[in-house]
Amino acid sequence: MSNAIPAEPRASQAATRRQLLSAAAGVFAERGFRDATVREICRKAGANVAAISYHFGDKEALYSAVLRETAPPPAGGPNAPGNAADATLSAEERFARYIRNFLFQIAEDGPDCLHSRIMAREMIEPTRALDHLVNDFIRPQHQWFQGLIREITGPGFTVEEIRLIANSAISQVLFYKHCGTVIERLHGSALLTPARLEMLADHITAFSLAAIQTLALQRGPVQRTARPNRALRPSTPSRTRLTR
Amino acid sequence: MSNAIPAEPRASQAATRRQLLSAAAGVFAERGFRDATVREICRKAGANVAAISYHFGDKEALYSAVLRETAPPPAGGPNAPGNAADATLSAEERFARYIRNFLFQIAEDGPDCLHSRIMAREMIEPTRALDHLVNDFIRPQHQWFQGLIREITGPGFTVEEIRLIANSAISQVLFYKHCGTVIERLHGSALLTPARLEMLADHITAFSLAAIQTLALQRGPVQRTARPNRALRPSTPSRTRLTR
Amino acid sequence: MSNAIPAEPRASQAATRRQLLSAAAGVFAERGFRDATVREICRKAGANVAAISYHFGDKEALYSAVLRETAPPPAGGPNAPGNAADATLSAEERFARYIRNFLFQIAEDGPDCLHSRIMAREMIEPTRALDHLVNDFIRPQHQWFQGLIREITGPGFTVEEIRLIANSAISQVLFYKHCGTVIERLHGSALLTPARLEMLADHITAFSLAAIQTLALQRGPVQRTARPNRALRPSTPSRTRLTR
Amino acid sequence: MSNAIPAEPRASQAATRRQLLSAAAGVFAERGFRDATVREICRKAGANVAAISYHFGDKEALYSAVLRETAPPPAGGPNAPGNAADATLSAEERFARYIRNFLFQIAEDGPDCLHSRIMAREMIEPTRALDHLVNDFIRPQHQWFQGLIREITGPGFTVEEIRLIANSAISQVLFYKHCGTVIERLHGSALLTPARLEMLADHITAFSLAAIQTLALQRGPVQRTARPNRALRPSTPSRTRLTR
DNA sequence: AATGAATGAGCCTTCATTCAT
DNA sequence: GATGAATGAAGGCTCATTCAT
Repeated sequence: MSNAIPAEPRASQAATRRQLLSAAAGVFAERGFRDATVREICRKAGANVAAISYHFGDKEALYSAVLRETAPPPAGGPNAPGNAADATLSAEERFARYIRNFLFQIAEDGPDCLHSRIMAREMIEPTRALDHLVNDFIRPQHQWFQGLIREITGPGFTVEEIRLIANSAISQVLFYKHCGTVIERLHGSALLTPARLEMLADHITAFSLAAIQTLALQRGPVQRTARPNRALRPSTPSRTRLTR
Repeated sequence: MSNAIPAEPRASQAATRRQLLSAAAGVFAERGFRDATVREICRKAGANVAAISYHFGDKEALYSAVLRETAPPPAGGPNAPGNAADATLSAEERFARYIRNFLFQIAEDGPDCLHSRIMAREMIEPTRALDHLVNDFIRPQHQWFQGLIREITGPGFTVEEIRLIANSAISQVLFYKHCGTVIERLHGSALLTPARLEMLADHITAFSLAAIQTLALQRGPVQRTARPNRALRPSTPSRTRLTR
Repeated sequence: MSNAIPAEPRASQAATRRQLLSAAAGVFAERGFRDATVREICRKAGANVAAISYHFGDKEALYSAVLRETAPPPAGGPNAPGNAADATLSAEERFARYIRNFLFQIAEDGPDCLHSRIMAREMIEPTRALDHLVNDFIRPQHQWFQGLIREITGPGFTVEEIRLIANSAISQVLFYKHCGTVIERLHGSALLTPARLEMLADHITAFSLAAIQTLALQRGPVQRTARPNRALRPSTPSRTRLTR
Repeated sequence: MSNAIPAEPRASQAATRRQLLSAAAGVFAERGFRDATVREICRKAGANVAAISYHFGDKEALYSAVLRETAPPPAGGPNAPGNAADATLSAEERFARYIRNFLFQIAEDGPDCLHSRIMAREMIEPTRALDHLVNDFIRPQHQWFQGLIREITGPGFTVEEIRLIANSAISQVLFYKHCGTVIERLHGSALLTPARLEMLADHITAFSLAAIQTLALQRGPVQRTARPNRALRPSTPSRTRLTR
């Protein structure tokens, strides 16, 4: 007699959870953990204020779930953004592609950028969720990237040195994420136009490869003489674009 | 007999203001503008909650005053940290010294680091105070640094290219400020030891000068051939001279 | 066994709101908008301080709701207090009844008097809510009352003159609301006894009708000669009929 | 040797007190006792915040002093505003003059109006100072006015009846003080123009005298037959003004 | 005599959370 | 299972007042 049970609730249970996660990602990215309010998240998710308590427990558990479950989509491979792992490309070309993909992923304001914006906040104001983030996302990528660096440098560099070089390359990309607001004020113009992003990617690639290869030559010129011409002109195609 | 201990309350006028500024710098650096509470600031400053209203107007005005008045001390020159402007040094040496000074200033946990920590927050979560910060502190330093870069590259680079190179160098320093918490978790060890800072400074200098000089050679090899040997080993002299 | 006492919290939804309105009316009437505290209102309503925010938004919205929703009950007709609109009565008798009803409504210390006390405050210290009050409550009554005045005066008076006469009549009633505290001190006795109110109503009616009819006679004696005797003794019939 | 004592302070002592009173009168009139802040009063008086404590004790003592010492200037006599006590005029003429003077005193926004505005507040929200106000200012005026009324009515009225009549007359004036903000909203025009005040004074006088004389005729027509013509046309000159 | 910095209570509001439907 | 009304703790800010100069 009480067949008034709609088929909705069962699907709605998961749907509400998903909408809650999506809305929370946006609000956390925009306001940060502390300044984000559960009411705004629930309003944007079309859910009740008590839904967070029901589905996740409390605000912090929701935040952890956002960091865990709204990871960037696996585009190209388990280790790298884009298809930078393509084996048909040279190490330098994969380096260039990685830098470019990373930069675009960081800069764009699409739904994928939420994760990177939240991570930018975590670096300034770490929460307990940062440990998981580092272990699950950052460390694998960093390991992969260090392997790529070593392909370019060749042997003769310590693990520590490789790490420093990787940091130097990555830092140039993250700079435009972390300091974007300052740079916009410094230059007085929008920074995120696709054309500028291409130019930035070219510069960072050229700058970093120039440094890496020069350091490698200083360290042990012998190993890398196999293809010196190419190594010394990684920025050749980039240069042409820079002139426009 | 009533020669009691005077001169305290008279000095208290400015002293309270100073203690308020100092306490506020710490709390703002630790918690950020929104999450910092005036009660905690006043408690640490040994003052009443109404003292902020009296001396500064409100919380935001106190924040602006902190950014304005707790600026890093002018060490060495009006434009650059340390005595990087020393004219007796080569451009590369001044570059190395600037990087090292900047890195130490950013990394150390003394009272001077509060300013840089607050600025790191401003980049993620800008407030209205950021505009003044950029114009008063960041822009002059950036201009000075770009001039230094041009000394090293020589002519042949556009303003835009110089700016990109300056960003690439600076970003490697800021990386250890913005991503310090992540790097500590990645490497599992403290990052702020003086020995590691020296090593980081050497690496960033070597990496950046290698890139700059290689790009300069590619652009116009003629100008910089005067002292190529020295240019290729920038860290060696820097290390010995800069060790205090 | 779990047939516990329900229906309470369900009703509590509206009940809390109602108690909040009731308590707020009292506190606003007693202290005025600015000096009334939400804490006192909530304490008297048996609710939490946040209840006001939840049900109304903020203190000012609660105040507007009090003015809107605790309006005097429509006793007798949509336009006038009491059944002063009874068509079987002469204009003078309706005038007498209106004055008496108005006076009793204003003077009594029941829950209905809160509205008039708040309005008395609005006249001295207007808030943004006054505009709505004037348009929704005062203007309709004033229009109706002016129509009644014109019935008594007959033609020959301008709209402006009718308005002045209406003001003169109303003002004698409001006087005992606005200056009640002074009058109590002047006469040294309580003012609000029903016997005194009857006497006041009779006096105001007699005084006002005497003035109106005399002015009408001076203006155009012809129209009102129909029943001059009755017009000149308005308080006699009013007294006997209105005594409930 | 220490002849640095200026002659200023002694005069300044009284001057500061006076400026404090003057500024306080304005602020109290505008904001009311509770909403007036000592800081605003001191700022307008050009004095220190502690000056109030020094000269008067506290805020409430200052308020009492304002009510006591900023009484309306004795214009025309100790008992009545204006020269309404002029013995060469008839009672009706003195009545008209009193109404007119009272209305202008109440309506104008000059420094003299402060006292009446504060008193209007006292009626709604009495403070302990009201008792003194009533005894020192209101009661004498009311007594005088009742005597004037009795001159017009002649004998045959009880003290209570005279009081009611006096209230009816006064209330019509106070109405435009207490309900000014409402009337402005009702009529949509400024109320305080001198031309309107003249018209209001004429109306109130005509209305009240018409009522008084009619009531007197009803009570005992014999006594007033001495000068019936004049008594019955007190508004004759007013009428001419009303038509403009 | 007069200053103004310092005080602490109190204001309204917002927040994450919970409980009885 | 899901709602939304209720909770109590802070939050920033303003106030009248006082005390050492």
